[in-house]
Amino acid sequence: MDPRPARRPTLADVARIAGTSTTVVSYVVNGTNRPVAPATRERVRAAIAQLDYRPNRAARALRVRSQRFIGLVVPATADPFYVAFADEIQASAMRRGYLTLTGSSGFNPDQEAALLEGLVDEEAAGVILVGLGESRDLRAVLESSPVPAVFLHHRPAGLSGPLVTIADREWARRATEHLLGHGHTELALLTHADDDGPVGMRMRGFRDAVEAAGIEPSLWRTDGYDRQAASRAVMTALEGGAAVPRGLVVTTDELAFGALHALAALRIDVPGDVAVISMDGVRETRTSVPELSTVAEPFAAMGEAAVSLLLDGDGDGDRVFDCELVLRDSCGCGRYADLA
Amino acid sequence: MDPRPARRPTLADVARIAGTSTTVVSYVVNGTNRPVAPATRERVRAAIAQLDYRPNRAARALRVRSQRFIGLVVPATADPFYVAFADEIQASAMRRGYLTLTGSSGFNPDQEAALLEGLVDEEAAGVILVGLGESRDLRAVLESSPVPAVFLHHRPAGLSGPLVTIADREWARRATEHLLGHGHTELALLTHADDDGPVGMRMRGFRDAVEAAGIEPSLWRTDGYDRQAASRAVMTALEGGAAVPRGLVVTTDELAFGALHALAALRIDVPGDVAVISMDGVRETRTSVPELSTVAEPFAAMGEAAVSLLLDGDGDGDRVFDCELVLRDSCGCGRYADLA
DNA sequence: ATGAAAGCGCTAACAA
DNA sequence: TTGTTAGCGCTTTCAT
Repeated sequence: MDPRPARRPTLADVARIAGTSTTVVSYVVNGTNRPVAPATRERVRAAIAQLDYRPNRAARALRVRSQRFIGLVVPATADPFYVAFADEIQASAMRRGYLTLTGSSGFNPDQEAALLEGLVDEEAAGVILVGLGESRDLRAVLESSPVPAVFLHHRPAGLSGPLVTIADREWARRATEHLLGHGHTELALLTHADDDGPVGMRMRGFRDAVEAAGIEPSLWRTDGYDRQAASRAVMTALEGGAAVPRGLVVTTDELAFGALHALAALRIDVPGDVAVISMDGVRETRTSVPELSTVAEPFAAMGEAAVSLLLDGDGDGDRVFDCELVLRDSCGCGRYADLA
Repeated sequence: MDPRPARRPTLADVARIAGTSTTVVSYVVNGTNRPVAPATRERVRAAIAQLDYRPNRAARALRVRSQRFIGLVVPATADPFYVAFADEIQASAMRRGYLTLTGSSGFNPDQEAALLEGLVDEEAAGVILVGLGESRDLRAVLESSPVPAVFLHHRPAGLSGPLVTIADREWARRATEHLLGHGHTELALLTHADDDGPVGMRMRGFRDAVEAAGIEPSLWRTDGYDRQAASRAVMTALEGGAAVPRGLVVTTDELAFGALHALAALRIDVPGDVAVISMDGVRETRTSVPELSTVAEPFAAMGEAAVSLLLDGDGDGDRVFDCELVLRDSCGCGRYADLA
């Protein structure tokens, strides 16, 4: 009924057919810079093709103590921001012959540590940690393991490893300055955290700009990281009597989508009544209603850099990437503005 | 500088400390239903704790020919529909002590086959295939490997393995009937494929409903699976002179988001001018502008079922799940309708 | 340029 | 109930 193959061919099988030893076959398979006579190499190649030989990764891992996949831990795969990184990382890893084991911690430190531990147990060739919070456990796991780690977007205090990121504070300032440039002086900031992470830095960049302009902004805090929390926060603020600001800066695209939802539900026009700008630059900003002005991070370049740092071992310094200020309808600079 | 641990403790280390053999330790670690004296078990436990022993998965895999992770192949992680499944699958697998290796094929058959091959090479305990298209390669890989497969959402012709899905045709009919119930007779369908997969079935369900109502609908086709393609399709149709329908049925939420974008850009009011309804029930439908009426699939139950089929080995029959018709603003049934 | 052989850490058949 | 031991398939040292 079930035509299971008798047994997958092994290195020894190939060696026998090619009339040589497993050593030589191993050299050929791994392209090691060990000397192999061209004729021998050819026979081995033929044998491999004939048997449809594929190496057993577990056996290899048992020897070299490392698998052909990397681990990726993100806080949430429901947030397109992390997905954007995950996609690029997967593609970059695959180009190098590595698969990617992705885990979502759901912003839960225990889950995060459990995931990382699993990755270490599986002997991942390396792990990329995106936007993790602080955690004692994490540090313990990382330090007691030989698995190299690279941080993307954020490196929690106390952990070591190269970081790939952007200048959050500076770009938040620039985004805010753009709104100020529209002439808006009643500004609000919608954000979640006020920490030492990227979001906290964006808050500071916002403050840099409003302070320089001598403006006293409103501050709206969400009780969660996702768009639904952001929608609730805006609803609560506005229904609670807060004045509708002329400009709204949001620290992440995800939260901005929630804001757009709440404003639409309350029949507040964007950008007519409020101009909105945020940060991240996820693909969805191109098709949201209205299209969202944002600071776009170079996801592809950053993902590639993280993988390269991990697998190619080229350098271990931090890398800070440039962003692009993308102006669309939500702040009144978009292509559909004139249709209004 | 880098305090690498000398060497991870092995089974033999534990056995030595506990004053017993590796066999017994193996029994204890794996909780096999082999007999072990309580006292011995205790000593082994203590030794494990003392050494902070964690089994080497590669060595185990080399013996038992299967790793403690499952593979998941989806067409796109940029589409929240697949992410919804991926999240649930990851959670279900983790509950059973398995990690999840996720790969995105980008709707590319070659990439798809390569991913699957990698998963098989890594000796995944099983693979879950979501919404894959047809592919000779896939079949070859699947049949020549002992790795069990479960299909979610769609099982391409010619492949075998249990399928977890919904009654696409029936639910598409119901969604269409809801719009007909609004009294709309000028209907359009926005869709991508016309195949034997879920989307094709949804088209048939739509036809079932309009034919029963004696209506001649418009058909709008996208040239891609994502919201941007859908937005382009709607723009093209409408700018090309097509009449604005009173009701628009969309075969997936992802495409519906693109439709909402295009309609907003063209200043066509939803639901005032067109009522929109779609299928899938991704989280984003709750915060889109406007909130989207949709047929919600039970992602959690379906993901759990797929993992259970794979790892618990309970039955191998197909499972068809029930959906829920969720009515919101986009068809005029939502909570904000009265604010208009 | 090639090969023999020693393990990597674990499981399980078999013996005691 | 416990222990001995033979591999799983591969890499790599050391000889040749």
